[in-house]
Amino acid sequence: MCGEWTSQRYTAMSDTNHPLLANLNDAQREAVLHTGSPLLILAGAGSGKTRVITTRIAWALETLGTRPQSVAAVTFTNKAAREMEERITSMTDKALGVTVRTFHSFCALLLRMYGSACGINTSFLIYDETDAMTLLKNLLKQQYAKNEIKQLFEDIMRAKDLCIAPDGDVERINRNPAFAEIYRQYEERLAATGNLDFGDLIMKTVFLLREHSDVRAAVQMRFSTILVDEYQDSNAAQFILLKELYGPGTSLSVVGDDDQSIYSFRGAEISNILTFHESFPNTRVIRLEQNYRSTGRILAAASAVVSHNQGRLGKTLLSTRGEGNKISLRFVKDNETEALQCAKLYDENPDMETAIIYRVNSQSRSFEEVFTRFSIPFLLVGALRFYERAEVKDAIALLSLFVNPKDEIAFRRIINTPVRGIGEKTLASILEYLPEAKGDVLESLRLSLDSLSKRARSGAQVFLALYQDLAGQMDLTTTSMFIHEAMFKSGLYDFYRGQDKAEGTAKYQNLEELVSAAQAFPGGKDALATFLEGTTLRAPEYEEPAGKRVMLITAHNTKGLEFDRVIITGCEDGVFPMIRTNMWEEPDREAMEEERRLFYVAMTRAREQLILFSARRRLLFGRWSDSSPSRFLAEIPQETLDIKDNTSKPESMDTRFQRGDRVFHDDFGYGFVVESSIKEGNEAVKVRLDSGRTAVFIPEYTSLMKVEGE
DNA sequence: CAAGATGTAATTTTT
DNA sequence: TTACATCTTG
Repeated sequence: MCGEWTSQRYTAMSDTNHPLLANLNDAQREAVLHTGSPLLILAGAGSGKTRVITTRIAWALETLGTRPQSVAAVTFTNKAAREMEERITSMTDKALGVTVRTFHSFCALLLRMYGSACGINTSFLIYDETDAMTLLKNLLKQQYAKNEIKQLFEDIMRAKDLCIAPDGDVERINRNPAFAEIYRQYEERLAATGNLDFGDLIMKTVFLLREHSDVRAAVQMRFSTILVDEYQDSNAAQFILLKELYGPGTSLSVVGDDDQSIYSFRGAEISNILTFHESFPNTRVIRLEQNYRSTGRILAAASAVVSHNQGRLGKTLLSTRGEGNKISLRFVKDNETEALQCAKLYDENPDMETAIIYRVNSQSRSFEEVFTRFSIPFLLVGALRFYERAEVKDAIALLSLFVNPKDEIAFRRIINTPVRGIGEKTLASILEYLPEAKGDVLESLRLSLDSLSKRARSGAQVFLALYQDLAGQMDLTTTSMFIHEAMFKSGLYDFYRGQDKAEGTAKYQNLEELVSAAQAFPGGKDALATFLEGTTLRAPEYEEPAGKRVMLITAHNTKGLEFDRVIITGCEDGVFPMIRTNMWEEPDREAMEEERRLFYVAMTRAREQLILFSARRRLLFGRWSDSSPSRFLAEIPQETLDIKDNTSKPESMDTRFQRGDRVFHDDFGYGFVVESSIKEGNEAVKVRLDSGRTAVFIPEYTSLMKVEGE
């Protein structure tokens, strides 16, 4: 499968002494210098792919006379975009004006520039998945059950990933004849709000370029140098987009690694990279197989695992770094022990840069708990995203109405938060005036006033007054001040401050954080719109782990990152690989291969040390469930492993609790330990509670905690 | 209409 | 276990 793509001989090069080319290996240099035809860089993990792509841009700007305005570098994640921009800027002072964006935000840019040609309201806001789902729910909740709606929603999203409009080949996705109609209605409703969903950003851009040759020509002229990072994660729509962007004078280069394709659930198609050379004739393929990141053992283990996949080009990564230590594989009895051992690893070597990687966000909990208990500094990456928190979404909904008064979803969300006596019934009767109000929700509210009950009417009037008041201020102040005023006058500040202490404060602080997030924005409607686009399309930046914070992160989120020490947790079948619980479905080879690639990504993040944890049982939904070791563990060559099994030997004599210990139990409160012994492999602690009662606890199953010096 | 009570479903992964 | 949805009561 890989024979046709053997590395081509590298021919005479221009000035290899140029500082930009210094320290590049032959293949990297070749990739930087290639011109004239599409370029596919197949870059293995840790092979310096970002370095190559950024150097390529810097080289073009410095020596080929490429104008920065003509360069578009497209990535998949904000993190990657941010990093790329930084690196280009540090390489050349000619970088000002280069466009570095995610696919989605690049398309948003194009649609705002040229969208009016195809009737798109160019001051659209972007609905995230929740908003879009709400829209569909409102449309279907009478006729469909919740999980049916969910399925239909996924199908609509998938249609957009495939760039299929309602009048297109929708049978490919859902053969139910009702589907096309539902999809059409959804699009109609969405269009009525004047907003776009994630999928639209790509799909509508494709349609724009496809149907308006003048726009296409202008865009091709404008962005004549296009680079795509993480190309293996592109979906069908993004591939079609590239084809549309690719004109006679376009310099197109893409970088990717088929072994690191981990987004097929979002429509990513590995075939995009596997067949790139067929789609873009005369493609030059360059392979980067020299790994500069990981030790030999880590690389050998990761390569061995991923070699079990069938659908891949195949490559050999060469280590430049010597063997290194063996990979440590530790079996532990449960997820809490796993977390405790991670804490211990930290204590042994607190200065080593460390990431704790897990498959699903919910796994982070035990680490958060244990690390907090032991005062270990950690950074939790992307668990519940800032802009998806309820209070922040409320705030954003309110603000959205000032940019787009047709935003029905935002209106529904904020009209009765804080409570204004407008419930579901009232809301429905207000929205009946929507057609008459030409979609403007505030106008519709105004028109409905006379028909409302007294209580609802006064609430509505308060809201209208608030809106007018704030709208009058919009151009007079900065975005940040405007948001502050809006939070204050709408009562959102008080509403969230008033809630029960701890959580209320956190929510209030999040609102304040939103205010400071807008700091750099001047003021007025356009600035607010730009700020709001950022809230859906851009994750807020977290400070880099200043110093020695352990990073808690999902495997997906680690893409493009590297750490001295990597700890992969939950190496159990069902967890990693994650296996869908549908017993009746046949085991899905492709899904399993994607899990394996994800595991490969996680493994190859490690520079020095790789540690794998596999727990015998794990607390899921508040129930203990037994698990068996991940099948991927068996694919790692034995000679690279150092296995510690702490589960078979009884943790015998050393009981955690001793007579006289002060303890606390979640349900029963404080008490003193009377005695502690091992019974049937578990520690049994007899406690005399302060209430006077005596009870025996198995700390294994209950939350008995030692309380220090009281 | 709001607040409290009760019931139930849920865990992939991200723009 | 928790979060969220739906039902019940004031």
